[in-house]
Amino acid sequence: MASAKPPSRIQQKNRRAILDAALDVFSSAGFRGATLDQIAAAAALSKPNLLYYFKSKEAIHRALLEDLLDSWLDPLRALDEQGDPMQEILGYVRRKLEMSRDAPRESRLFANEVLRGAPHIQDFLSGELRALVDDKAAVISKWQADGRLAPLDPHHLLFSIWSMTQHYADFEVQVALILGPGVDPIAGAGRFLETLLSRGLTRSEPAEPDHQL
Amino acid sequence: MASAKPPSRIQQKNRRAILDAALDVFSSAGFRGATLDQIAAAAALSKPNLLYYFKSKEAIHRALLEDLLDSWLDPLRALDEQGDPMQEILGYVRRKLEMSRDAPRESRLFANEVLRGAPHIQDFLSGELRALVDDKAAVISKWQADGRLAPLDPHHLLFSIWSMTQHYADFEVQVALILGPGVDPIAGAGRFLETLLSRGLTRSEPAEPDHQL
DNA sequence: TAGAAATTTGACCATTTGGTCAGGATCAGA
DNA sequence: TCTGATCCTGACCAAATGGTCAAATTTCTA
Repeated sequence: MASAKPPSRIQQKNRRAILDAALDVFSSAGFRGATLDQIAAAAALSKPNLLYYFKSKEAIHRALLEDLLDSWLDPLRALDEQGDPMQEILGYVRRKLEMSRDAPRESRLFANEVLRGAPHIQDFLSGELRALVDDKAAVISKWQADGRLAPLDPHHLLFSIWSMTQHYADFEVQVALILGPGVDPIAGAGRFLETLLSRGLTRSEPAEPDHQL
Repeated sequence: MASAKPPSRIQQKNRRAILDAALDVFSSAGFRGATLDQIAAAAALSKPNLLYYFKSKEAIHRALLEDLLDSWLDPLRALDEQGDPMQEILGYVRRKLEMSRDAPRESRLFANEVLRGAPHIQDFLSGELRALVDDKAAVISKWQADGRLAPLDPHHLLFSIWSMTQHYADFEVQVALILGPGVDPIAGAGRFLETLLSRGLTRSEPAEPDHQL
């Protein structure tokens, strides 16, 4: 069942080029808006040659999405029940924000997909993602029950983190036009989010004046 | 220059039907993904008849976007410098959230457009929107300087409000799949956002114990 | 209710687009 | 360097799609 042969040098180079080009095109034009010609041009290959490496437009898109989903959950997986609640959540926010900075195209690919009603990733959303979310929501609930975090619906907390961080990738153009040139949106966002969330998540009456730093 | 005649009854009914159908289709398929046939079918009209009312696919899309932009800024415009800072901001959040509940298709249309790089609304973003944002950001800054609100970058505060509220429209499918059936996402979001933001925006040391309610 | 104006339609067209295919070029290993 | 496998291309195709148009039908108004 496993692929019989290891991919050749050329195979590897061209598949990589195609996926990179396709990520460009799909993320900025959507599945339907992207054309094989555009992808081929961006990958510096002929269209028939594209289809030598991938059976169809669908197949390219699927490969891209699979690659993405593979790593999409990593930042949340890293949220550690054993760690300090506030640091864990702020760390998660930081990782998500870094993802928006380093992989904005992937974020837009995902946004495109969900906007369309998630036709290709419904199973992922209601399966893997939901399970992980429920799991981590339980962790957060526990932290709250232990009085280590302000009580706030954990699911909505996760939604808010997703939306606030992904916003800088998905709405990059809008953010740039509003902040103007010469401003680093992500840096500002990092400071803003840390402040907002550390305030929002701190219990009102500090149970114990433990660690101030 | 003004349109010579008032639109006839049929004119009015069909244009409305077309725009409504087109909003459905464009918002869930994107501009490129939408076809005139789909829109025509959804509007219960023939394709040539569509084009009797609108010169082109572009024209339908443009009309839709213009209608939307017209009201898109209303919630922020209503933010009143004279009001109570916290109440004004929470009121803005509430209005944006209501918009996500009552007009999710419009939100997705907008999201689609910005995701694509805002090809049709760049002027709007860098003009009207930016001006309004800068204006309201100044109001918020003033509130903060007066010690009536915690110091938090006003631009990023607005971004975070946009993203957190619009998320419930743009990522509706994902939210629904995670929360499961029988849960009202918007209601929960309202409670969550009010709590998070009222905590996050309250000054650390209450300057004066004025109005508790 | 006759006739003009507005509305609707079927048939049609040009272009774009995803995809195929036979054959040619290139590469790797013996 | 020979040969089989891999890689690549030009030419082509069918379907989808945005759009046109002349003619038919319906609606409005005098």
